[in-house]
Amino acid sequence: MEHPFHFEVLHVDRQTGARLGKLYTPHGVVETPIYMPVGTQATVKAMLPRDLEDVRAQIILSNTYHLYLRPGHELVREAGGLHAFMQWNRPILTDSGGFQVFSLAKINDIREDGVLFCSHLDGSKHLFTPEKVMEIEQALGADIAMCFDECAPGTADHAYAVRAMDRTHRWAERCQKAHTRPDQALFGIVQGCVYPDLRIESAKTLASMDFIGYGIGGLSVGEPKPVMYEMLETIMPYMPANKPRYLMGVGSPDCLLEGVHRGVDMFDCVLQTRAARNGLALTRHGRLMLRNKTFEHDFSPIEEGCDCYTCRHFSRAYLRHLIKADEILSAQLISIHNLRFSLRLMEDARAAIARDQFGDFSAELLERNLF
RNA sequence: GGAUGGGUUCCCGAGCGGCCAAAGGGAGCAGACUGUAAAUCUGCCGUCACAGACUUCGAUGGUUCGAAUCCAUCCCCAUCCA
Repeated sequence: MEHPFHFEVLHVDRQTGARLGKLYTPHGVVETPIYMPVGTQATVKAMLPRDLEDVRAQIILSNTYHLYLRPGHELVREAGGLHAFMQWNRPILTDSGGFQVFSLAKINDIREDGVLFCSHLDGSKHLFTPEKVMEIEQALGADIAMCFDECAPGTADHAYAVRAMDRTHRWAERCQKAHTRPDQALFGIVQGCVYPDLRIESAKTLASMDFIGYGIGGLSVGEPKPVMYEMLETIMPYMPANKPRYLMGVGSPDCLLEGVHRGVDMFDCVLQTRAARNGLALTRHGRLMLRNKTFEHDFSPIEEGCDCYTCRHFSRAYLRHLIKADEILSAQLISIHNLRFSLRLMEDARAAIARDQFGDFSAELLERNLF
């Protein structure tokens, strides 16, 4: 039987390292480069599955840590898996919870075995080991599962970064061993903080383990953007060319372009939906604080020419009114726009790569420097 | 006509001799947001020539070194009694 996962690079932009590809999963094909909306708690906030289809989302993210604590992975399994539970029949990727465990939960102990932490919900103690996380992710049943990694803080010194990286590698091996679901792909995660030598070592080590795809973690955690770009450039020569590369937690429109430029295939970011809930719209002419007074009498759409439902029907003045009146519709409408904006940016990026003009495409947008 | 309680900066509402340009909300204005504890958080919010000065707490007059705070009169408002 043919392997349910297959990634093919269709074309590499002649101007840059941008790749056009296709990732085949049990729930459909994902055209890359792609931006993945984030639905941490089995819902992309303020978006119906119908809305996600409308903005042409191809794959969405969900979160192991959050779903394990609530409602519990066993319940999701009982529901028939994440796809059935949340009524999303296209690809899903679950983050392992590594990020949450290290950034949010009160950590009691990081040890070789795993991480002992306290739930942010009720303070109860839990142990995440690679094996436990694999059990959870397999119960959730996403198309792609991420390895349980140690996401070291951006301020970590070299010695700490080495320890975290080595542990992440050992955990990756254990994840691989514990992962048995054939209809689910497991991605390894490259770590190494902001240290080029570690990033290279991490990329090499994971590459040798032959994962179906690779996450690039521990970036966009406070370090300057140029550092992140440098890290990408550093590791790319060591990343398997025939495997998808996923830059975790990134990003803003400019970071998406910079990432694609350097050969990243997949991205996820909460900015689009979180910003939307706070009244911020993303456009190719910069960010729009729709709450601001300047839009009071502005009856034009968020972005002229945008094909999203919101831009086809509503004005900035109306959205400003909804925001000021605290109406939840503002969150829905702006989320629709921000997601469609980001997905369309990637659609256009793919088209530009196909024409071997991604460099020009990206440079022109970045020149505006308004993201 | 009588009794009582009130009138505070855009609104509500604390303050009841100095530490008060005046707590706290709200509204308003602006900013932040990158593997989502975020429909959240932060700042500003009397005026100006702005490390200082000036004008505010119904009105006017007074007491006091000093008043939004005490006294007098007046004007409004609310409730109750006639």
